[in-house]
Amino acid sequence: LREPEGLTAREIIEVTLGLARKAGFGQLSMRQIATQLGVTATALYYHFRDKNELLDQVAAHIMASLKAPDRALRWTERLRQVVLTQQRAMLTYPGLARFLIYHRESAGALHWMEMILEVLRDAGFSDLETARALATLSFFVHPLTLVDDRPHAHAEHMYRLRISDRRLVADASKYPHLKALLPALARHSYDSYLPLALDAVIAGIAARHKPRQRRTARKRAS
Amino acid sequence: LREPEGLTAREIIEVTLGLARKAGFGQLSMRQIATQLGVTATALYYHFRDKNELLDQVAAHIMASLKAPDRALRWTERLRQVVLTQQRAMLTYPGLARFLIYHRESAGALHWMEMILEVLRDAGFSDLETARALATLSFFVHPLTLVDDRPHAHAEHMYRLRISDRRLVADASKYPHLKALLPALARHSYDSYLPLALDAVIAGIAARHKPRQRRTARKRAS
DNA sequence: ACCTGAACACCGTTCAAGT
DNA sequence: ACCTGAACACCGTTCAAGT
Repeated sequence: LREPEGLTAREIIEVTLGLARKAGFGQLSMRQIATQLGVTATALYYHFRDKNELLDQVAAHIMASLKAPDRALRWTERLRQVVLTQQRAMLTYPGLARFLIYHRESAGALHWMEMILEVLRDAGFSDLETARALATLSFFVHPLTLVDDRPHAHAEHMYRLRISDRRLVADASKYPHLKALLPALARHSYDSYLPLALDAVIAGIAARHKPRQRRTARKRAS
Repeated sequence: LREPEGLTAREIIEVTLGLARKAGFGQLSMRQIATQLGVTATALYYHFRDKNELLDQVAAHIMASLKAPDRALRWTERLRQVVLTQQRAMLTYPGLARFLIYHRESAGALHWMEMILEVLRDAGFSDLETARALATLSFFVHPLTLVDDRPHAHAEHMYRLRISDRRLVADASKYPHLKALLPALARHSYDSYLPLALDAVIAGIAARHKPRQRRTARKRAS
């Protein structure tokens, strides 16, 4: 659509998105991105102040592309879908979660929070309740989303360990419980535990805050 | 105790520990560590295969130094103390949590799991129950422990935002909920929310698994 | 055995210079 | 206006050489 000559910020972001999906946010280098674009690394500095500004916009682009779930859904289900959608994006772009936590003032991080806040406030949470619920959710992090150097298999195990692992065999006496649990631990992946853990967190939020919804309203002085 | 000449692995680890506490795991460089020791960067490679092996041992040293809580405590309280102790260590050494998640097969990561598993199994959890509880806890991550370039204030806010933040002012229409919530959000720190969120997670584990303890045992076919 | 020094292949970034 | 090329101050790591 554009003339083939003339590097645009949009092009740079698009190429960076592709590289981020393949290699992870943490592995991106200005020289690598520039090479992919057939240009010199320093050329990028004409379009972006520094690497940070480029990644900021890439992250914002990803977060803005996430579609919000149906507003007609019950708030618990709506919240569940929002968080799962976000987690999926962060697994697709390794290191994105880490970047957003690192740059909590970035547009991407703001959008991240805004998506969650919208659900909570639509559900009738008070400001205090909303702050608490957001805080609780902020401790809910998929560990794999923080490993920023490779795409993650859909069913990656919590442990890279095998029973034959040399360190575990050598130091078995130091990790008796771990050794005993290895078969049980090896049976499942993060994927299978994620919704389970998320449901527990959301149930906890629902139990604590009791916004106006279902059940008869309890007396609320305020 | 040792002759002043002669670099030892122990010395290297000790100095690295100090630097990690001040600057964070992610900011360590071999040249920097060597300089601190009055030695060349390449000298370190005589004592450690590579940077990774050095950090592995530093991380293991930290995790091994954590003292386990009283075994006589109720398992919920014991679990609470274990997790809080671990979180404290990871806030003291910025980037340690990230390193352990990244190197899930390291001695430090194994010890991390072992500490939790010990509590769960002592409490009478079955293998399946233990695996589920560990998985649930593995999604409980203090976000600040993942920012690896500086020590963290004891009461750091979830948001670096201020109401006057230029981005938030400029794009206020994009973040209506966030803008409305800023005063409520600014009122508390991660520190104040951590135990609250942890208690919710532990309560969730307790509700789901019901190990032999308190309350009359429910019928358990198996 | 233990350490140095030079070197290699990388980084992010600055800046004068080209067109 | 837009990009290049050289340069700077960094990385982790290898390897021959010194003692």
